[in-house]
Amino acid sequence: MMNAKTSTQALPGQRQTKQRALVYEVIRESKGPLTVPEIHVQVRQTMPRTGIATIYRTVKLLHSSKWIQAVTMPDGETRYESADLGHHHHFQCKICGEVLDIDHCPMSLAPGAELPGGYILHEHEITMYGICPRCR
Amino acid sequence: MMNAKTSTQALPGQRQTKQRALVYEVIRESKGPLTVPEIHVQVRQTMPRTGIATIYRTVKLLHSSKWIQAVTMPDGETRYESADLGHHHHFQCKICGEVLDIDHCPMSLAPGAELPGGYILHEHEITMYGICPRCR
DNA sequence: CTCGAAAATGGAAATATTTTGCAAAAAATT
DNA sequence: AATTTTTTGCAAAATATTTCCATTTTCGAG
Repeated sequence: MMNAKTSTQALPGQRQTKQRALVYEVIRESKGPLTVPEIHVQVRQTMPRTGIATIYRTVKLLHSSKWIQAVTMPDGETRYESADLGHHHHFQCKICGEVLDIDHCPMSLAPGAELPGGYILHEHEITMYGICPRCR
Repeated sequence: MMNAKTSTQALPGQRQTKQRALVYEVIRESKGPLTVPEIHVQVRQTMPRTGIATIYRTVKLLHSSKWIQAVTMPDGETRYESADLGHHHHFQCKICGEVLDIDHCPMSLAPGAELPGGYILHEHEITMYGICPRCR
């Protein structure tokens, strides 16, 4: 199944480059949101001369063009993931630090619910912490 | 009404200093969570020679001693607020941007639960977004 | 297909933020 | 008040991100 943003489509910006296509591909194929250094490591496995500045520039471009979205972790770390994912949450392993997507939503309140004090709920984000199978 | 962490009580760490007492007082008396530079500005109004390193060190000490807690804003900014609250979550108004504590926990999974993939849940943090009564 | 203009890249330098080293000052102990 | 130990202020170092610029790459015109 193809949608409007497969890697064969034009990337945002003036020129289509191998670095931009690869940055977007790495983010798309990740099991969870990635930091800029993590993207850099993966991109260099294919294009070893890629500089960190290119990752920063490309991530900013993809983000401002809505191809990817930023996820700020509660510890302040910024991670990026594809913008066309469905509703999901994040789990971070307290030992290895890896972050991955959790499709199951453990939220007991529905959108539109009224919280004590008269607050109307629209969206929510949940970050879970624990131990991944590899670290057990 | 006095609780265990009024400014007359001992502060965490080895020595009780004027700088530490003042940092904690500034955070306690703020109407909202503060950044390190904001705390620095306020502390220097009383103790002008206070260095930014002392604010970073003191905030880290107060935080690791659980006297204050960190709140990461959606843009990645880290702010600190007094921490004499129990388990709670955060609600941010999408119109005015105000962030406030929500005592009700809408989490349907208990600590120790196993998520699909073999991940063991320990803690969680929930940020809710919606509209506050004032903005309706 | 080749050329040339414009944009992107890599690497380094510049910025910005947070942490650390250390001599002097302050706090607790005697 | 003297001694010991911790903390502070300042500067330097470590980190993280952005900008600069010469070279390389993209891509459209011919």
